[in-house]
Amino acid sequence: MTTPESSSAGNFIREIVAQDLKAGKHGGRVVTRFPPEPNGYLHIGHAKSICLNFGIAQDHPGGICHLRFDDTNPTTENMEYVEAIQADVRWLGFDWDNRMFFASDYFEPLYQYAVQLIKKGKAYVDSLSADEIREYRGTLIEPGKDSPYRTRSVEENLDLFQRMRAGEFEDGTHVLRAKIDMASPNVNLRDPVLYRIRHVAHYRAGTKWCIYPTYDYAHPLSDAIERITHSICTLEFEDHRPLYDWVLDHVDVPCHPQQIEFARLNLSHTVMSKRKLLELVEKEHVTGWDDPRLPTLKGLRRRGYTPEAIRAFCEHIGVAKRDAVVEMALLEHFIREDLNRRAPRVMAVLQPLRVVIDNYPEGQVEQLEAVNNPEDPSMGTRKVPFSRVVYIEQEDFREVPPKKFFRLAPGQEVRLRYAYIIKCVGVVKDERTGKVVELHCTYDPETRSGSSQAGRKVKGTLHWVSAAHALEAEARLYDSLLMTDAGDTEEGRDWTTRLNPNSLERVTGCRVEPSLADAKPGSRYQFERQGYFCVDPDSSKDTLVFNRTVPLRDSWAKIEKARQEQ
RNA sequence: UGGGGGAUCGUCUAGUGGUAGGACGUCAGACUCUGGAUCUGACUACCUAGGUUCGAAUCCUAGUCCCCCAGCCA
Repeated sequence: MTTPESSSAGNFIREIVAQDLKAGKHGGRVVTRFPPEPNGYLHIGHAKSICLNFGIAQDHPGGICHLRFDDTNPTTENMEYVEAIQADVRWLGFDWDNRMFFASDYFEPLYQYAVQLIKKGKAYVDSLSADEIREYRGTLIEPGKDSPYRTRSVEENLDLFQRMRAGEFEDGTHVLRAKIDMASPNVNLRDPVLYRIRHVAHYRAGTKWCIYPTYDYAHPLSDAIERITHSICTLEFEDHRPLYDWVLDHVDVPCHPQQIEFARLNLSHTVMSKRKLLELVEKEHVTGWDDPRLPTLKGLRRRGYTPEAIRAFCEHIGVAKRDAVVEMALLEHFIREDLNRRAPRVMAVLQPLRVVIDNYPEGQVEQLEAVNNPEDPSMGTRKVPFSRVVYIEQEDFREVPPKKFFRLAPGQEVRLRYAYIIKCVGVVKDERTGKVVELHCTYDPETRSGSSQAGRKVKGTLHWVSAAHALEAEARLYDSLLMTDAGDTEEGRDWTTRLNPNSLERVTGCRVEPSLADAKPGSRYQFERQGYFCVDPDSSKDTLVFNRTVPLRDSWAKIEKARQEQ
């Protein structure tokens, strides 16, 4: 039945769906929907919802999931977002087939339902100002009071509402409200606004309308029109459920979908709210919506995340009703797991230190065989050139090596990956700064990889590139966006003070092996011993640009850190 | 002092009256031509106090703490 992979996928919502199905509640149908508002880009929190909604549909034979744009507010929405959202959902790996809908396509039936409500005496045109409506609403602990317009006749309401539609009134002069209960302890039931006047063009409906329905009114009806069975949303809509049900109970709709709420995703060390993401972009704390530091789908994609990793993450975090902050380390685990299996290995030196192998013949070049992925032999091997001068990583040499430093130091031996064992016999320093600028080593010709003496043990193996053959590259190393783990909702002090000033480190002058010459934007590699990297769209033939998706786990770094903290 | 929700390892999550389990993480070790991967072991939890019961994370009572709601946003 359930594979080990999917056994963790059970959750209370899937249980409800399964039980409803068993009870024949919706005639055996399972229809969910993902209902973004096209006023921003999707982030990994949306991915959780997408995986849930599309996932539930996929779980059941005949189950379907709609993509519906909740575009009832013409002042913030546009076509660019519609297209970007579609691209992101597709990239994530989900297909809505021909089931793409727009709330704006329902404006006419929505209007007719409103007329129904008015005729039943369940809605009225209010002519209070926005401020007055707020005052009349009361507070959380005091009941509201009825608007003086609440008792208008059905005829007058019908007339006024029709004239609202016809454009006879200015913005803000009238609204259509549900007639429920101004004294309800649930403020959402204190005669909520159903329609407001906005003399602005809608990006799809054009100037056909100057009244627009609110979310609370449009959403349940859109669900009903599409015959959604399970309308899954986040916790903050829990208080709205009585209103959702009220709307459907008072008009003549074909069905009554069930609203179910779950806790939205929070991720440590980053922000997820539209407001904060927008602020980061607008104040240029990041370069754009696809900045690889952002948890947007565009950002994660550019960073090198795979859809598979994001989906696996979404399956494993679970779905529940309690507020939670998932550690970024968990997301990183899933991208490492995915890329470990799939990413070809390659050698790249981020901060080069020149090494001259004194006893290696000048002008000689050997093509050494390197494994593309030890996890997957079918990925084959490649040749890497080796010559007398190579670069190694600056941090792989210490003039005074600390305990357990299994790398290069004066008099010490290490293996160069896929090549020879070398020994450090000389250190050249800059006279003024004292900085180590070059190493002299000797190599043992008997120790070439695969040869008879190759089995000789040394404690460390270093990655390297041949100086004469290396390509130049830039590496963009990312760290978490926020320094603390204070979550996404902290009040008071300006949250941007928690931004990590070192969230991006650009390293230029990197040297990478020549096999990377034709690396295409978007392709992912493991730079051995360092991390997973992805070719950035900024990359060109002249300068390769790599984004570090995530570093490899680094037990040496841990040892050093622990030592420092002592 | 209104209404609606929620509290289980550091984190996320299972459990639905019968041995509190998994994953991430952390620590220790094995292995390794990536200090990666892999493998082994260890680690730590039922918000509190009562009650019901042979037996309670689960049921009852009373507390405590946290989240959401007063847009003509969604």
